Amino acid sequence: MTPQVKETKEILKSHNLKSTPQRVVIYEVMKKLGHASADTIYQEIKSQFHTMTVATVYNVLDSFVGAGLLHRRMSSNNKMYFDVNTYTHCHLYSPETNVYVDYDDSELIRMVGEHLKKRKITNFELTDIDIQLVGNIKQS
Amino acid sequence: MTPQVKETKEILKSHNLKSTPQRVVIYEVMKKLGHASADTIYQEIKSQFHTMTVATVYNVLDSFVGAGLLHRRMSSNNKMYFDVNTYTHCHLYSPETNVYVDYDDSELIRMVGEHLKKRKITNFELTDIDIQLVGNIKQS
DNA sequence: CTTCATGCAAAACATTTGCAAAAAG
DNA sequence: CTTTTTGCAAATGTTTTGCATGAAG
Repeated sequence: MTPQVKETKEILKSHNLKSTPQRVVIYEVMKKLGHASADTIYQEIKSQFHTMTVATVYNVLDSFVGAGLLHRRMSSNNKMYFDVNTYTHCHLYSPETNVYVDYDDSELIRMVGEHLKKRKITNFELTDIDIQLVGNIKQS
Repeated sequence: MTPQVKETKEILKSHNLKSTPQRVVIYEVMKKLGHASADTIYQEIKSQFHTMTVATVYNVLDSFVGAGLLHRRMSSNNKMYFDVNTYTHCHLYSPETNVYVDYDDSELIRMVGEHLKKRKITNFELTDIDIQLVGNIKQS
């Protein structure tokens, strides 16, 4: 067992999730990819793990989201995307390629949060701020 | 022809869209609802317009999005939503009920825009800012 | 007239469900 | 041993496609 796998098993345990080979592999892939759709994960895994089906991928991802291990996002190509980073952060999003890139900007988050606190929106209880910067991501 | 319909026809023409009864009705419904899914529009219309099918609703909505008359959004129940307000604005979104409410806050948009201008994100060409405030929308 | 939009049925696609078998703790 | 997860196949729901007919300009 590699140290990464050991770490993943501990993360699962600390989120009250039973450790199964499927869960371990899927979490490893998510760590590698950062953002991915269920099908991307399935394609990535199925060659080494030929008993797995998409249904299991969805099952596992759902359990992760429920436990707060992943966040779920929706993209304009009509697919769910999952995100390993669960702290509040922004995204660069390219509608052309359906690529998400994390954009960390704690000052922006803080600034928006403070602004909203002052605004006191009526009949609304804020739980999360989701800022998406839409545009063209150029490869470097 | 009511004045609203006349106005809708002019809007269509000014966006280089041929005026058809279907397009007129769908745009009227969108103006009334603000945000809606294709199926909501279909349900709203089919009783008065029994030749129309969902395919046509999608067709019409696509042509509107292409012409910049509507914006397309994705919600966490895995459905497209269409939005009549095409200027940059924020949304309150309730994941429980899948309800969107427009939240106009020009100061917030301006503030975020200026912050991002200063940041100069590398390898990224910004075209739109999408701010979604997730939480609980209470009925007033 | 010529081009573009509509209606229809069927296909495609992502996601979910139900249930029996297997694995985890 | 008990509970939860997996694998499978089939179902569901939304969006898209292809093509013939009809309407718009």
